[in-house]
Amino acid sequence: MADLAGKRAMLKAADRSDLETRMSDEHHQSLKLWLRLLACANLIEAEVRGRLRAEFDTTLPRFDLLAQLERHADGLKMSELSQRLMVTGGNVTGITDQLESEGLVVRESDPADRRAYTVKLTPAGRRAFARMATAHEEWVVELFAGLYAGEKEQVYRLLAKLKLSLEKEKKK
Amino acid sequence: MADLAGKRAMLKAADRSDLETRMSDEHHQSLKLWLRLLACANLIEAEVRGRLRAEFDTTLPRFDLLAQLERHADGLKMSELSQRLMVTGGNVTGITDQLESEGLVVRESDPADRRAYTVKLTPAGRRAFARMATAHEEWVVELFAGLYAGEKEQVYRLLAKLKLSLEKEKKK
DNA sequence: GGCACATAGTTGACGCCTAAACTATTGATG
DNA sequence: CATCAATAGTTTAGGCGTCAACTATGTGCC
Repeated sequence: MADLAGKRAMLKAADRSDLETRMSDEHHQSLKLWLRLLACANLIEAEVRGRLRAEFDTTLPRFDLLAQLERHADGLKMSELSQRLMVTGGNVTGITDQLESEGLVVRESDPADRRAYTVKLTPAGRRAFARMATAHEEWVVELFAGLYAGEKEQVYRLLAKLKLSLEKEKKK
Repeated sequence: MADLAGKRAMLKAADRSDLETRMSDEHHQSLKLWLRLLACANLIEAEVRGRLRAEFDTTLPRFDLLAQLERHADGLKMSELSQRLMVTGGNVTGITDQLESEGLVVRESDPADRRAYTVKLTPAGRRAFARMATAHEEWVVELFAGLYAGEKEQVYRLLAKLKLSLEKEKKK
């Protein structure tokens, strides 16, 4: 993988060994897979965004933040939200500000660490999320209805492997 | 799928038939798959963005636009770019403005339709893209190296099916 | 010709997201 | 205990992306 320019030169020399043919195909294959993965993710995301907007006048990031809090009833630190949502801290600050001003979440200051807050759902936040979550779940099921359960399982398993290797790669 | 509230009520009645259990599992399965798909796409995208920025001081949308033009040597209309990149026209306008001011692309007015432009790579744009494309391809191969070729093929095939069904769903 | 409607592209307002700089607090180490 | 690095969170500047409103041009129909 390191010496692609060299490999290209050799290909031009019209002396394609099996190894090189395989490399080139694999390049093409990975690229195609990447584009398709991205396309699928974008199509689904666009659909979910649109419906959240149309039916609940809210956005995906807001929904995701509420979902995290619903899953952790004792609240989450800003930094934990940042990790779980895979976005930067500054971003969490902004979204939390909005949700707080809408009365859906509260920042509770942590007695043990005066730098930190614990963000929690308010009762209104819990109600609002419950309504949305039901609809959201149906949408997702509907969007994946084109695959059989076995196929979904297969993709899920393979993406698990991919995700692990990506996270390992990142650590390096 | 349409009567989830009703199904929930039945579940509460502690009378879970096989059908309902399967439904609930499938809900869970689709949601999990969606979250994982999104996570993988985001991890890869973040990695590619970071490297494009670090090594070429550019961004993914700019790169994607150049890639489309490279693939269509006779140029593309703004509207075609918008479709192929799966973003809105307004967005394409902004990115094209930047690339044009950097001298990497040009807008040529279409003699047959005075509303339309054809966007083309300049020689400088072609050179800049060529350098980046080689590196980009290597990165993607590297990022997908955690899967065997057969596994990549499998995911690719299943995502093709998913993509088709998503596009059909959207048309409705 | 003239009117209505569609299409190509741009603009403006706004939200998401990042990186980098900043403040405040904590904790570890001499 | 004093200092210095690490951590929690916020702010700022800027790019990406959307939608909706807008301009200008093309098209079809009478």
